[in-house]
Amino acid sequence: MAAAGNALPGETPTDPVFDLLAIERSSTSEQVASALRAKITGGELVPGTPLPEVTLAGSMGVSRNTAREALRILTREGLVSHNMHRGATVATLSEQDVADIFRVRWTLEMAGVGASAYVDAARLQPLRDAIAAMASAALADELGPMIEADVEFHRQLVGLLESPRLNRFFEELQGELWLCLALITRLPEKPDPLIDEHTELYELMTGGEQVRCRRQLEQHLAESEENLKSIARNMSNADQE
Amino acid sequence: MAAAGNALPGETPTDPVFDLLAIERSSTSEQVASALRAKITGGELVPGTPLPEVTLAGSMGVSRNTAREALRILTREGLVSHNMHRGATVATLSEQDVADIFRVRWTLEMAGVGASAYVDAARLQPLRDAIAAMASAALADELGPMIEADVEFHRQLVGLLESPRLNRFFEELQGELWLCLALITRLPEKPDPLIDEHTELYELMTGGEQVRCRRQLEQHLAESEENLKSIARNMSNADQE
DNA sequence: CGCTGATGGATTGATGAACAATCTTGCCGG
DNA sequence: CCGGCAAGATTGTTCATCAATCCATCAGCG
Repeated sequence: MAAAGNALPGETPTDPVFDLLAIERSSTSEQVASALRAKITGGELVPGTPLPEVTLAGSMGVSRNTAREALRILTREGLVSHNMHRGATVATLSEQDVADIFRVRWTLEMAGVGASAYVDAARLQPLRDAIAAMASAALADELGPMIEADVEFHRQLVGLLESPRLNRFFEELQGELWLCLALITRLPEKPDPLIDEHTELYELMTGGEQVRCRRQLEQHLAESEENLKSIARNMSNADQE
Repeated sequence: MAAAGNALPGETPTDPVFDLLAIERSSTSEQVASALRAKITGGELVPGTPLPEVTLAGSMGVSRNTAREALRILTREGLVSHNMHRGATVATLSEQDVADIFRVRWTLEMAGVGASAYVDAARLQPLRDAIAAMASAALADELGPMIEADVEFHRQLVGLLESPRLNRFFEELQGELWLCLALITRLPEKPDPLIDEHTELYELMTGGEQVRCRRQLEQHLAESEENLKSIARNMSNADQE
């Protein structure tokens, strides 16, 4: 709890250098959870896939209890849905879920735009970097990096609020959205408009054009929401069949 | 996953009435977690108290594994801090934690004020009810209900955004704040200003005075933040000693 | 005196096996 | 077509056990 770096009299001096050594070791269940998370957000495990404990434990080479814990972790993150005595499955996003997530994103990212007026200009650089990454990914026709750069832009936008809890919250939201994003198989025919939209967002932000920036963001989010909603529709269709 | 109420051909018709029967049964570990949560937010277990697994398991009459799971649940909620191989303790809020939580609250509640302009007027009634509860609690000189009513007001304010995920998020934040709130031992000498502040917030909101309402909320949150920060200071002092 | 390194006790991390409770499925009779 | 019933499978929970790690203590040594 005590922040490192402040050498109170009587304490052993803790240099900021040593903070790098403050490794966050991960338990086995967390490692299993990470592996599973990667397979889910990577699209290897599609929404609706059942995740029996024994199977999972066997394939990952851990005990059933450890596998259980991993499932609980992902359940709390929203990537896995868990039903009492019925087991766990890769979560399915309903259209309402997508709508809710985007309502939250709207709230957080609008606040991020508001914060952009008060932060140091250098703080906006990561946003520019994300756009650059997006552009180069589009040129190389790489789907994964393209989406990742898009996500990174919005992550950095929320990051302007400088709140660890908001960052974690947004990260979990984004994790849920990967359930849809993982189902995208190819780039849109014309990725340029997407890049332009982000570029305009960035320029309106640096230009202090709060109102127009908000309007632009609102529209951008609405488009994105419709996109993912159509994916969510397919998801639930395939799920009930 | 499928929303109740839509009777697709071939499905058993599910009337909204039956949704009440869709009970969310709770596992043993969740019950243990609830019991522990109550003791923590109730102040029975002060921040910093160690929570050994065997002791917990014994006192609750469950196995160690179940107790472990309960601790993990509370850890994810932020009420318990967990260190690898070092065990779990009732979480301690640093001043930075309080600052972060209030930054999030600022973001969410400001958005709530914004939403108040678009929701149905009846949607604001719960806010009024919370103020009334606050007033009657102050009259009866009851500490617990007073704080609870205060919390309820802000919960309802965020509730205006109509987002399940934001509601849950706010609930967890509030859970963390209870770590401080539970340490309050008596009402302030003059609870009237607190009630007046909320009343003014409410009236500015119903009056459509967005700007003044925001200013009022900002000030109100700032006061509250300072209050809790001073408690957090005591917490960390008692913790390091 | 202050620091390094080793020892032992205590607690957690993880495993494997077991049993009860519950869900699902398929079958039967009405 | 519907409801009841038994079998099989999966989960919920407990127990016992071992390895890994942390903590406090203490001896050794410059």
